[in-house]
Amino acid sequence: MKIGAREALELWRGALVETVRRSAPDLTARQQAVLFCVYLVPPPHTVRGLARELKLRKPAVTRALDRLEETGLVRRRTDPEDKRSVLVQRTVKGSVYLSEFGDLILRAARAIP
Amino acid sequence: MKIGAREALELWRGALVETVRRSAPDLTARQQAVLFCVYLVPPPHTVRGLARELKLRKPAVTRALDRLEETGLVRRRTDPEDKRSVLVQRTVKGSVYLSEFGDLILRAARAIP
DNA sequence: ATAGATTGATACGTATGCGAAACGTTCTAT
DNA sequence: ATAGAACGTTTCGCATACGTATCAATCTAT
Repeated sequence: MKIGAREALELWRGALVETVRRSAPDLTARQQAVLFCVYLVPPPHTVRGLARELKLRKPAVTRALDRLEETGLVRRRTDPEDKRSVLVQRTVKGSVYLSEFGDLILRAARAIP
Repeated sequence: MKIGAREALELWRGALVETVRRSAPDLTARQQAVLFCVYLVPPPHTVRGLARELKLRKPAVTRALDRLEETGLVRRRTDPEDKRSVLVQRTVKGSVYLSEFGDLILRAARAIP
């Protein structure tokens, strides 16, 4: 990817402004980060795994998942192999959300000369 | 800028994860959007102007500015021409913040194959 | 069988953000 | 001089997120 610092910031701004304008489901940076990891990093995803990846405490991840599950963007399933563990899985709604977010970034990118 | 949907999302994830890891001053999407507008859109910036640009109410902008000013990322000055208006200005700290954020995005971009 | 470790969730007190309505100050028009 | 508009802020009640400490359930090792 060839891209300069100024372009990078413009890209970020464009996408950011658009999400704010739409007053999209207002996700925290944390919540968004968890969401993106679940969808863009190969599974399986557990609470402790996400916590390690994002350098967060487990309660923080649990709460982020509470919010994301409540919105239908991810799903929790107890791991049948180890009933202590929880597997965080993708949903159709979450896939749509991410896909639309991708388009949004692309539009922001195209708006850059 | 040539960039695909998958790359766009990977880019976003990379930068997002990095900010969460650093537990950077935890700014709302709104606060970030205001910050980016102040620095990447030509001045002058007023509360009403930012509100219009982001489709927000004025109190929402005021609160975002409260937080940003408190963190030293922007500065407020009464417009001498019209003492009702407030001019939102850049600061050194804010410039540094944005510059570092730009680098962060660039690193995320380079991490994409 | 049982003591310990591990996993994720919860409880608690605190901090921060939100939308709607009302506010004081300053400018404008008559 | 005065009524009204425009600007940004503040107040109110409410919702949500935070970090720390603690919890119940489950697995592991002896």
